[in-house]
Amino acid sequence: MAQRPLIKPRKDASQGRSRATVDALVEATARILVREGFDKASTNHIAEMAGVSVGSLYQYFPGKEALVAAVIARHQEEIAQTVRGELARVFMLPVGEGVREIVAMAVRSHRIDPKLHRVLAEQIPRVGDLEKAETFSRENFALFRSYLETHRGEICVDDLDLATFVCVTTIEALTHNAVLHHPRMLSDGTMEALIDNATRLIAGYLKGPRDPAAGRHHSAA
Amino acid sequence: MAQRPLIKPRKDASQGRSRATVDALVEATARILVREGFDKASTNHIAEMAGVSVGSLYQYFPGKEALVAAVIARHQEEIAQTVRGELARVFMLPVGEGVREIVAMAVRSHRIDPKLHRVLAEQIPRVGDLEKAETFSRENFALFRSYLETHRGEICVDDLDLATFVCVTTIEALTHNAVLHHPRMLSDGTMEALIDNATRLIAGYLKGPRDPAAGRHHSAA
DNA sequence: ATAGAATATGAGTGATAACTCGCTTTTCAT
DNA sequence: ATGAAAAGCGAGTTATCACTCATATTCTAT
Repeated sequence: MAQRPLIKPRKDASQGRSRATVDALVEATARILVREGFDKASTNHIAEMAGVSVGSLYQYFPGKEALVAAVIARHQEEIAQTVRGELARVFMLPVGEGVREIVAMAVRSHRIDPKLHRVLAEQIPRVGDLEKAETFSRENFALFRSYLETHRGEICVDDLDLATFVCVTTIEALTHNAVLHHPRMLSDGTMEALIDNATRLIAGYLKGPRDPAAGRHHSAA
Repeated sequence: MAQRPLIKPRKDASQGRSRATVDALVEATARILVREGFDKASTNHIAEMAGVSVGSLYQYFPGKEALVAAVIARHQEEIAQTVRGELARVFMLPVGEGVREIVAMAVRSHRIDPKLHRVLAEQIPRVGDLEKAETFSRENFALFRSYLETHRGEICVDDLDLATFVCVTTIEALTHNAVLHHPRMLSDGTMEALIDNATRLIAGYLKGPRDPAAGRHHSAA
């Protein structure tokens, strides 16, 4: 027996039933965030919506933040899965087409659950545990960087890290804002136009200056 | 005379003394946001830090949200002032140099009060009144659009609105992320490199495709 | 000087929400 | 079957916070 802590370790548990409880809590949190907003997401309310008692909630989550973190993790994992499926294929494509596929992938990612994505982006204060939950994870950064490494011959940039930062930041911002703040873009072929433009933006940048001495600045050598 | 409401209209007031009270409250809110974070910014705490009673706070602000909104407005006005000063000059510049100046301006804007900017971006839930407080206001959108209109001859895009969206979103995201999440970029000449890259990104996009049968030539340097 | 309007005060009120703990019910190995 | 561990329960505790109001102080016009 050793020492059994009277208070439960407030952590994992997998006896079938408990697994369901945890899922119900995370799902309830997501539903409340989407339908009622962050400030209505009290632990009592979450437990009620999950059909579970507050006590049970605290068996598995140390607090509200942990619930929200779980929702974020679940959403990011959902996105990561669709990305992973296409990775190998896209990696083989040359910059021109590859960038287009990556942009299209980003758009698709943002369409998985736009309402939730929006709440997570706009209403959740990045405080405490959530501070680390970055807008677009380091994983995408690393992934894109290795894509650029693979195609180094085709591109024309000296600082790979900087180029990665520029591309990832830009693609994320464009797709995020388009999907979440300009819903009219979603319909029509406007979305296609956006993808075209974003692709030209990024691919043109990666392929380097079109005209020698175009936008250069005086620098030392 | 007529009907004087017993309860103050909970609004403006300018008798010198009250003006100072309002300023102290807004200033206190900003200080607390920066130094202690959003969740420490209770009305009681704000009033205390301003050296004012809670009652006075509620004479001028209907609630906490209004205080935060005032801080946002003050910060945006501060940025707008530096921008307005350079507007006329930048408008005259051709796309290549103009874009560079605009990017540099965006960087400068973000350096005005990075700590506050960061808190406003990351910790303030966009709920209620704050919903309208957009990341980067419509004003910048309109301003940039008219810059593009002025230089329509130099650029090569069919949809001006879309191009404006792409440029404004990209510039904002790049400068925002660089200044707030990659502080190492601030030092060195890394910042210069970022500005170079962002300029090439945007200007290249605006000037249109380079390789296929479109042979435009423009030189400036 | 003085009245009344403007401004300031801060203890108090009510609501809400995070979190606990003694207890019951379910599961499962034996 | 049975006992102990796991899971679940939810009223109750504690704390914080937004906001009010009866009262006090300061200003301004006459």
